[in-house]
Amino acid sequence: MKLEQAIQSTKFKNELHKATLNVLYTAWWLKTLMSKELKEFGLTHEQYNVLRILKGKHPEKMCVKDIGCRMIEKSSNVPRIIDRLALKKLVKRSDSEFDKRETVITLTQSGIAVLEATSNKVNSLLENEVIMDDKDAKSLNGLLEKLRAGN
Amino acid sequence: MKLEQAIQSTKFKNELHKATLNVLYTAWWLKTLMSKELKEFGLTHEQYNVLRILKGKHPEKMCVKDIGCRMIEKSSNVPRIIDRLALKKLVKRSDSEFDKRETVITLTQSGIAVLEATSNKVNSLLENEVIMDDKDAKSLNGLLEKLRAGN
DNA sequence: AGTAAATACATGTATATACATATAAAAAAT
DNA sequence: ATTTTTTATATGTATATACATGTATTTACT
Repeated sequence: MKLEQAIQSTKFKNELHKATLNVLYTAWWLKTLMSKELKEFGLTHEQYNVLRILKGKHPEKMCVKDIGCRMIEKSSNVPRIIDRLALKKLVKRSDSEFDKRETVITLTQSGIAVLEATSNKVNSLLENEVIMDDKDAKSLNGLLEKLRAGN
Repeated sequence: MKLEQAIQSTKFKNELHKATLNVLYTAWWLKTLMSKELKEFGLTHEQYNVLRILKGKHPEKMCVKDIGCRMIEKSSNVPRIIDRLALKKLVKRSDSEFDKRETVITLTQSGIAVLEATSNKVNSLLENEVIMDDKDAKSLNGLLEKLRAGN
């Protein structure tokens, strides 16, 4: 769906203004799409993100801060996301030996299994619903990074 | 900042996978940027969105549903966002004459003033921080719409 | 060594999101 | 005309976001 239809507006200050709205809308669209699969596994978007980050280092343990700085949405409250994952026995908390301020986290066997099943589903959903050739995807990546270049 | 640095990951399944993460990250980046200005006016991102939508029709009144379907994030809970705007006297609720199920909403004079001041600040922030020429912005819009084409 | 500053994490509060359900009014079906 | 269905909005609950504050531990300073 074109942005104009999606937000029922045709008045944009300029192409860049439209592009910022388009990025925000597309992100919401992607999240909504993924959430449908995640819901079946009882996971939220951010819980899934944390599990994937942990998997990247598994079987190494990761501290809360390291998880946080790898998250897509940095302001997420990692300790509480971990609370819920721990409650579901998908991750395990323990104290760091090196730095007693740190809490270190690792995936459980159950966590690995749930993540595997979930990411299979999510990935195939994305493959079916989000079609774009490599060349376009590359341009898109380049333009998004140009957009953020000020930072 | 490049995506790889932002989320400290270099392993992407393919360019499209990277692009979905890039869209999500860029949206978060944009929201964070704008929130700094909005905060000074005591507005959240979604409250600002509702005010802008109301301004587009002002002085016409709009019902909750019409506001909802113009929002960037559709799942936002419009009645409660309006609650908070009404509390701050930025919008006014009244009953619809045509359909008694509807609540209709309109900007107050104060709402117009706050929106004006806020959007001036937000727009100039975006102009300073988000630099992109018209041609690139146009390509970006095209690619984002291609990404969502399945829908 | 002792104090100050910084860091890692946890907690508290307000708002937002996601989703289920409730309520009233309007539209459709019979 | 009465019942059923749909629509518009509101409310309730769990989780997440945004931000401030608290606490323990480590690092830096003197």
